[in-house]
Amino acid sequence: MNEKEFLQAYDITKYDRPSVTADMAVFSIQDKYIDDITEKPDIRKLPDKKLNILLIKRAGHPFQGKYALPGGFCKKGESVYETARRELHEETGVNYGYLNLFDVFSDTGRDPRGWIISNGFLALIDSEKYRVHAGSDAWEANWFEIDYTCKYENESKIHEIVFKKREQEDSGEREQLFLRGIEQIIYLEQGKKIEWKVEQSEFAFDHGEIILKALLKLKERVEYYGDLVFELLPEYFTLTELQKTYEAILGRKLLVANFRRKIAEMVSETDKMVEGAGHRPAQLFQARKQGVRPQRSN
Amino acid sequence: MNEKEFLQAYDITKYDRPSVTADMAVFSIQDKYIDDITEKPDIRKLPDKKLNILLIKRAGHPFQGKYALPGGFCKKGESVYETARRELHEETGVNYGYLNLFDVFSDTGRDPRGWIISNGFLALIDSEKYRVHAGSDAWEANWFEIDYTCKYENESKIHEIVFKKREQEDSGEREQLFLRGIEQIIYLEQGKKIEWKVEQSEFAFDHGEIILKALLKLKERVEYYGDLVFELLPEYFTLTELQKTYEAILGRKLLVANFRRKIAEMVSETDKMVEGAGHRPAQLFQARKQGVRPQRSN
DNA sequence: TCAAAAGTGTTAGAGTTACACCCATGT
DNA sequence: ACATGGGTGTAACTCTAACACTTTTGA
Repeated sequence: MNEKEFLQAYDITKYDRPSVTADMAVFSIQDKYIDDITEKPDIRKLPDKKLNILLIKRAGHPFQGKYALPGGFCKKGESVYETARRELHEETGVNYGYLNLFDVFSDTGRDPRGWIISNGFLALIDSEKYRVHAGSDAWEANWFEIDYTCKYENESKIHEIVFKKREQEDSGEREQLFLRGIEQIIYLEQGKKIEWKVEQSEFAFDHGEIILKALLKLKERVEYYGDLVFELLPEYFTLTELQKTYEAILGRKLLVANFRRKIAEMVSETDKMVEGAGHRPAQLFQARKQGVRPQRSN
Repeated sequence: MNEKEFLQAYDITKYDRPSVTADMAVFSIQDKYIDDITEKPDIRKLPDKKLNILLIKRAGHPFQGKYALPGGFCKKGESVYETARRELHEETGVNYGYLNLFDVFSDTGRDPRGWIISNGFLALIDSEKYRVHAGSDAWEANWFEIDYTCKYENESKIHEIVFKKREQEDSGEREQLFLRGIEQIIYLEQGKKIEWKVEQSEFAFDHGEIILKALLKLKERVEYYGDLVFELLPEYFTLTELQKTYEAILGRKLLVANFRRKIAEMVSETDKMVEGAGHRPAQLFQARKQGVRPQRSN
């Protein structure tokens, strides 16, 4: 039997196969939402920035009414990356920008419909380019502002996230979701492993876990690839906007002088200026295009 | 229709589904193989270490006789991680140690048998624990010594790997495989993307590409998580062995004094010593067990 | 005796952190 | 005038690369 005959006789449908999806954690940076109406809107102060994630409220079964990540099933003839790109375009109107796999979720029982493996993607978009999904009424998409904290308790790491919905229609309380993850290193007889427990009752499927892993991966990648944040900003930006974007993701304040020295070689100045702010106008910058660089030697 | 009724009516088999595999890049560290028989084996000199990868020669179709990564199909009722763990055990006899997903390969046409998605895993084992697979005659497993080089040519990064087979039975030439990958950043109208071209005629499927990505991921992770190399070493090791392991992966020499200061807090000394070497005996160390640590603050 | 590995100390320079300071603009 | 962001200089401190040097063992 030669290879051609083998392939003709090969029947892939004889074996059990899973369904495969691409689910996307779509992040954007937006000005901090002002809760307190009584707060005076100081024209001089620049707003801080906040990390946001796009979540959909499920209209159909299963997990009707629960929040989930946008995503969908892989079709024959496309790679999982192409599935993610297609779904991102369908659901946000954006068909470019950073989109990258970060993990695969395949625990048995993670989807009540059956054997379904989810490919988790990290997507970064400039929120100004985002177009609200208009077509299907299968679901409703919303941006949620992220507050992330992390603390250490006897050898464990506890991650907590509060999601606050933006653009509340009625003037009532803002809708909020909570998520908590506990990370622990377990030493086995041979080697070690990291154990996760995620409390995520307000999310569909295991999407709470996927969201937490996505957020941690985002932080890790931003620290490693400094130029990733440009994907969250428009083409032209001020250095302060860039800094506030970093601060929103890393969760801590940075010193202006040091920050500027550090990112100096990653941006190029333009002759454009911001006008009409209540203070000295800032110069606009662009991400600097550069080729593949040698690895930092240590 | 409630959720229960929905799930009862739901027929997952109505949709096209792919087959899913877990393929593993199994790395180990071994003493450098001595090609030249005439070379005098200096009892006093410690051998350098080399990174090795486990490859199998395919006995059946498709790609009969070509080299491939060990791996297999996911079965219903197991996660892709469990598949990888099971396959690793079946093919190496090792059922612990570092095993982690690094990427997913799903390009259309990557497998002539049909729609097959491969989950690429990185596995690190102590080669002394490795047991040659005895059972099935479906394939033949071999360690290949890795020589990796990387150069820059007009805005592209060119990766080249030579694989040299260990334990050649006859006394002829050592069997060798070659692999070359070209990485380039393409600037699109909106954003940018990284383009890969991989020349890998000697490997089955797209396994050449998977091997290259695995090797680069290994280097990245070793630089990021300094304690990963312990997975490649036995429980007790000398600091020189540890250093030579780093050097084999990073591809450059390190200075002894600086290296020891750097890794000092990651190891704990034991009262064991190495005996019988042709020089001053070295103290044996262990990986230090420690909890989840705070992120380095910058 | 001596080659080779084991192991430690010291110095110069690079990089980082923190803070002080001046500039430009709109209210 | 002054609050606010824009923007720069510099000292103190930490980290790292490089090299010199001593110690210990087996051949």
